[in-house]
Amino acid sequence: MRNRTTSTDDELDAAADEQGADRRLQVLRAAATCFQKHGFHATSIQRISQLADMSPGHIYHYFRNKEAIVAGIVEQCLADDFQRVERLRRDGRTAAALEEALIAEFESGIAVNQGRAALDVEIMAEATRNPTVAALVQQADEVARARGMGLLRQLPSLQKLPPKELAARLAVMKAIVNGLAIRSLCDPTLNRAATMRVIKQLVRALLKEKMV
Amino acid sequence: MRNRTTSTDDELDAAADEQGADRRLQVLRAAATCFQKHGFHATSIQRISQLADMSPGHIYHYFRNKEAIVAGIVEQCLADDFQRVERLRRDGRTAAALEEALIAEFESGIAVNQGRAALDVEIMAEATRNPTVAALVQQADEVARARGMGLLRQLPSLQKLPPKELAARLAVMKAIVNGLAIRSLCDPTLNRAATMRVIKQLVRALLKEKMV
Amino acid sequence: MRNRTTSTDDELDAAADEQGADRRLQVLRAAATCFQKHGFHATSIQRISQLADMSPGHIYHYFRNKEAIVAGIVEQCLADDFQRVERLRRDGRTAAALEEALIAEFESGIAVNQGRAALDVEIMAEATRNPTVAALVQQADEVARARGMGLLRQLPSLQKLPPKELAARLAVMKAIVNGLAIRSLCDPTLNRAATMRVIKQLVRALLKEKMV
Amino acid sequence: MRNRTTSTDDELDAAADEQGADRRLQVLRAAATCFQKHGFHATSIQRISQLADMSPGHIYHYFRNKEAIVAGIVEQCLADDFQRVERLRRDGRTAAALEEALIAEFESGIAVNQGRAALDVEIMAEATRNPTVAALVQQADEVARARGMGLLRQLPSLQKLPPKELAARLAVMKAIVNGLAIRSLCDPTLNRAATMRVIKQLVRALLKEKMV
DNA sequence: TATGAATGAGGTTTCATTCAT
DNA sequence: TATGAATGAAACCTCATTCAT
Repeated sequence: MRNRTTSTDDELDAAADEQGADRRLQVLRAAATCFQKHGFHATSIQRISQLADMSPGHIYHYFRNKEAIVAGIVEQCLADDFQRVERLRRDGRTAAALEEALIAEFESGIAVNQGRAALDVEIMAEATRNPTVAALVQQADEVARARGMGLLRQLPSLQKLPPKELAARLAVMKAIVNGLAIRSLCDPTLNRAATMRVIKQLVRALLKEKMV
Repeated sequence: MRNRTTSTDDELDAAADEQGADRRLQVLRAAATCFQKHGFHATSIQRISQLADMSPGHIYHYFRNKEAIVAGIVEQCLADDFQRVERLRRDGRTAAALEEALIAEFESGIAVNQGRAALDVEIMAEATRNPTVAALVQQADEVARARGMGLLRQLPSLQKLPPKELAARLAVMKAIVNGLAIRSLCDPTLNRAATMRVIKQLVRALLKEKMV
Repeated sequence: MRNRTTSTDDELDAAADEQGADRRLQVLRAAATCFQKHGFHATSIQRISQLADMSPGHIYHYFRNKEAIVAGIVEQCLADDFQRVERLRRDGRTAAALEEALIAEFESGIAVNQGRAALDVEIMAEATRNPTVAALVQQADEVARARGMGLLRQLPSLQKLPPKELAARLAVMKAIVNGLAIRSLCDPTLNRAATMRVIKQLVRALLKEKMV
Repeated sequence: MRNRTTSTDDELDAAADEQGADRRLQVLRAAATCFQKHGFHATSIQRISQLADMSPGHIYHYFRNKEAIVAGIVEQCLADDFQRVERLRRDGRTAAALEEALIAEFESGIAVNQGRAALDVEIMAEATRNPTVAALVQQADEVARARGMGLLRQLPSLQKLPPKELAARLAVMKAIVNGLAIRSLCDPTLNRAATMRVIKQLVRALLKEKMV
């Protein structure tokens, strides 16, 4: 019936799917930019459609409604974060390497792209009232915590710690990363080098069996 | 028209002013509640007017526009934060007392009211794009940092540290407070007691001349 | 506080309410006209707002949404119908008078305003899928049937009939009225005089104890 | 391109036409279902295309626009109705048989499929404003009336009646059928058996030379 | 014959803000 | 000081229809 060219149906379908995925991404990219600049609620579908070079109506071909776009962006951000943890796991084979990688992670956290930090805060704000987003965030956080626990348990120095204590240390580390991003937003004069020196010492303490 | 009693005009004016301030507060309180629940952009003047028991038109007697209400809320939140630092200064006469007070501060930070945390995040999100709010936040942060530096310099153990180092430690402490609030929002399973034990140790380290 | 004029609060409130009701009616009248011409779904709020000489936004001051306007119109139509039955009750004191009044009713049914007939059909169509409208229609129909039964029971000739039989005769009479309106719409050549002669005979039969 | 088998072009064309007609019917069936459930205006081409298992674009191969689909449905319904009259003619060879058949017709009218009744009302509603539909309905009604007149004239008892009188009786009979359908929609408690008994007597009266 | 991506107008609804009273 | 009716722009979303393939 179909398939009047030499290419197979599968090839056509795959191409169509791929193009569909591309167009979808085009929307997500445009949305991410808009959301960074204006937030979720002050971004109109019109604006996204202009930046995505797609008619407003057609956006609804790929997303059921605006909230689905928001959810798409949130998912993407959370997936990016997850990639970071996975990279740590890959890079931190030995205890020393893991420590180095962890500290590098804090370093990149403090230097994080302003736009991305804005988006993170926007997501947190949305999570406090949009159940869909809240669920995505909490679920992603749970996965990330599990991975983080696995990571920390690799360190000989922490293997004897009770899980509660380990979880608490992880929580504090995550809090510092999150807090630093907010700090950079509040205080443009923040001295990153000096701050990192302090943080390194804290992280080293957090990775010892007995912190003090 | 006015002055139907025997009291003087001045008395009346003072009373009027006071009542005006009350009415203004009435709006701000209503707005704070709405903003916590729905965010700045999803809160309509109508909703505020209903909760404040005041006609929408009359709200514009006290606030030039919606942004002014937002600014009012932000100012109020920042002022509340400032009160906290001042209380620290009052309570922390001796080094030991200050240390205790500081740790208590972290404790209250982690247990912070969820609604208030939501408002804080909302403010941060707004600050990333609304210059008025950004200016308010940065200015308040600057004042708070100055006070915080003054506070830390009271401690004998920190008096010899160079200002840069002191500022970095303060930044990290603030980051931890901010980060913990976010943690509580992301992770409802967070074990507050265990987390506080870890934090206490970090804070003690941060208040020593040589951290390790 | 209020009440700076000589009129009382109650007078003001009443005036306000009355004006509000007037404006509401203004919308309903405009809507009825539009609905007659274009049906419920092809009538836009814009069109109503233009005919009602009111901004589209302000219509939502009086009606929660478009469906509420539809419901308002339906209620009004059903109430009008009910008035008709009540008038019958008032006019039909004696058996002969009731019979005359009933026949007059059929007469007016067949000559019914075309616009009104269109609206009736529209309502029936909407009732087949809109639960709100369906409920309104069925409820009104129930009340009207109860009144109609009361009316028929006044006739000496029908007093001995079992309720089922009485209800069936009423149903058939109502069916004829409804059906005639449809007939006029389908067949513009319908000879009303001749049709009425036939109907009169049927109605007389329906009002006898033994029809044949 | 075409003609991949050994069959002739003509055979192919016939097959193609037949398949084309099938595909067209496929659309009409899907549309009828949608129209029954949601009405003409609340039914989108998308919905029809999904139910018909055909792309929205391809629907326009068989129908110039949405109104043409509506017209197609209306035509089909009217043709169905016409079939009913023809069946009467076929079955009602003798006067007694015709009377029986007629009464059976009323019986089926009152028990009519709810979905079909909804579609009928929808058509009537559309006819009050859509000239295309109005023309179809009136034209079909004219044909049906002519056939009905022919039918009634077969009865010895009615042969002496003047055409006007005959037309009026026919009109009333049609009104009763239409009206009963509406009755069933408005009043789910309608007692069909009792109602039919009443109607039978009316029909008998209508088929006598002198009704009373 | 068949697809479904794409458009853009137009639908309903909300909202900040103004103004007569 | 206080009301709330009123506006009109702009938001989100749907839809009939077209067109490249």
